[in-house]
Amino acid sequence: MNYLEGLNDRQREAVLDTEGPLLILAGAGSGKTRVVTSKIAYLIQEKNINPWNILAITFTNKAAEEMKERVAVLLDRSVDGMWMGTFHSICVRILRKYIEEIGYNRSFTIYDRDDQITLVRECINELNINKDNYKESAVLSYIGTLKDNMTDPDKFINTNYSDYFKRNIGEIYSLYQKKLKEYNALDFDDLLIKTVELLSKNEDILREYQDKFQYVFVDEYQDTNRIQYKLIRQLSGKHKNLSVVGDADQSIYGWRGADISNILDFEKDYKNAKTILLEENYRSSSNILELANEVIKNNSGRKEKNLWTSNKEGHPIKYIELQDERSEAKFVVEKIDELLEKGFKLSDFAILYRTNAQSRSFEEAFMSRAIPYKLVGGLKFYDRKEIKDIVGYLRVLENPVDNISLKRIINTPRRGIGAATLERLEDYADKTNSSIFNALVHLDDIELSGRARNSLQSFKDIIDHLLVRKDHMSLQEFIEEVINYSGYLEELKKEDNIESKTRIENIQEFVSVAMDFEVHNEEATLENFLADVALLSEVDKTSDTTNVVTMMTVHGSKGLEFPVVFMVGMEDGLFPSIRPDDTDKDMEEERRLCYVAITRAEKKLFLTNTKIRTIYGRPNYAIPSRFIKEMGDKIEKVEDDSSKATIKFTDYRTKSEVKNNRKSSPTAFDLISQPKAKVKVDNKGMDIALGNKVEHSKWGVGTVVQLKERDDGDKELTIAFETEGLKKLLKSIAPIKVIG
DNA sequence: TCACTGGGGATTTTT
DNA sequence: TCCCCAGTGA
Repeated sequence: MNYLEGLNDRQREAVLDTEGPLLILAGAGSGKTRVVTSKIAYLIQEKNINPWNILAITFTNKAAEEMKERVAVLLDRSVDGMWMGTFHSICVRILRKYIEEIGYNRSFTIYDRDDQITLVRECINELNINKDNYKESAVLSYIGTLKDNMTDPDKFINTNYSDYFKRNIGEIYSLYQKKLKEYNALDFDDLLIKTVELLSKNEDILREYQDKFQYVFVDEYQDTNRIQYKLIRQLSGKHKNLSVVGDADQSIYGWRGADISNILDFEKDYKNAKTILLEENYRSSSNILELANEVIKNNSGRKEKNLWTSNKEGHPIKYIELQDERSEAKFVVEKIDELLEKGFKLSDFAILYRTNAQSRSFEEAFMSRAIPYKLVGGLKFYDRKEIKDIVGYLRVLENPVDNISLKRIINTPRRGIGAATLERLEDYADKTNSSIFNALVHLDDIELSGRARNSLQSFKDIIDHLLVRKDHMSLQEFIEEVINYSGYLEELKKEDNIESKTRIENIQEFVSVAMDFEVHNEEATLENFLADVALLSEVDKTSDTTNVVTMMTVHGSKGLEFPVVFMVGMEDGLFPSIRPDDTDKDMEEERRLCYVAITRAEKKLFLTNTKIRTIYGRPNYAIPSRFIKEMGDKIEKVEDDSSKATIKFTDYRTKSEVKNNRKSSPTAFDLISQPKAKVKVDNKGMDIALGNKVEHSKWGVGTVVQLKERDDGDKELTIAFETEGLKKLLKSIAPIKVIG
């Protein structure tokens, strides 16, 4: 039984205890994935359970894939029939089969956040509500909360009738839901809600799935919300063989409605539930683990836990305070360089930050040094305009009543269909209680100018043509047809500039994504492809480039591990993020976030903060994170010795001057740490040598401490200035004078 | 209809 | 700082 090998007693117990509800409280790095995979393997091999009767819910699709693979390796057979995936993808699978029972069409569209925003805007406009008081994103998150609590819009309006603001929110919410239904679309929350609704309303379907899922696993249970909780209860309702795995200290999605009480109350909710604690950490050095414990113990209201390791003490944890983002990035990049020489691989490193916006300075630093990296999240491939446009076409072709997508593409590329024309169509759609697409079918019934009518007709012809083609082509061929026939590609080709070329490349990339999808999926239909595109998580979407440095938010790092971790931007206000109406609870979640970040590290951990952080292009003084203080003597502060400016030295002499080795007219420096700034140097520029004194009107006197020839022929010098504030974001730079 | 412009807001975290 | 949006004029 190779799948029990090397497990500790507790892990083994968790594997063998297959019947009834089981809560596995698994501390960070305690080998929970191993337990789950072994357990599934055990069920299949020893208990003769059909993979088809097992459901495993993970946080990302990638985690599901990996788990499937690991089980397959353990058993030396494929386990394709097993249901593994995220809550959302499981729900889509159920809904695709049965959603017609609750009045939707099975080719429904899944709306992402952007679509949701557009839809909310549409609702606000339609209700004539003052836009200034109702920001789309705020309204949307309000609606999200209501949906999480399964509050009915009408009920919400009634109970808050005297509260003008809330009443309006309710009105928007109500219209929002109405429109979703009309457009045959579901947002992320709806995928869960509608599944629960379907199962509650339809006993036969509920029974079908309850019979099927004899064993149910849920990973990251601490991050489930109320609806997910309900769904799990429904699906595991008959056999009640439910294993959930989680760690309350790693709950970081409270803002998304995750409810810690799901995990805390498990024993109450499920009679006869057993609890197994996994407290031995196999991942991190004891220094790192101690640091994590030191931080998390500041949270009140948590179950005391004793996460321990028999790993060695390991390296001390270093903490460095840098001047600004640029020096922070420079520090990290140089450290990586240094460690690479000591035998680490690029893929050993992760840079973790609190907000995506922080990635920029690191990207610049990596690019300027030609160090390969990958960015998880942030600039998302699928969020690019051109990709969304093409997806817009595909969605309309799959689900023509999806007005949001139709409006997106009807005049993209430009076809002379403007706001006025569109409004006519919408009016007609409203009047006839149908969709904009339907209005296109009945153009004759609508009053339009000749030109508008022609434009609309030719748009309609394009769509009709594509609709005919849809069923006779492979996915990839069809997408190519869409790109060509819609005139989208042509338009880009006409533009013929760098930007349009990148767009074309992205579209080509998208086509190869589709190709890939066809290769890896038996049912490579358009609807499945679109669902896949909508539901892939950020981690899933990032290509598996091996051996590069990884950059991502702390949230994104959940469940991952790296030999070397940099936690950057450890500043109050940034990490922890502090907002006006934050509560103690919010701060505790930030602390758990910090805990998650620390426990990603296996061998080495670096923490950095800056003294000056630029926010909205404005430099702001920053103070070190309170978490740094909580770490006390578990971290070792390293002095930043880079009150040096590195300067790129460009030789501006003419060829003849170079030939005759003559010195010349003003020579320029680029400050690498401030690349836009140019610094002029007097005639002696060419003679710079180590130890030279340099004078700068703002920074005072400095010494040349390093001099090197760059690959591009320029020289690079590093100057140590004696004054502190040298890198304080210079707007304009006065000449440098070289002395001696 | 569309291109241009000025102003204001944005940075939490994501399926 | 940068990006998005609404409003304006041709």
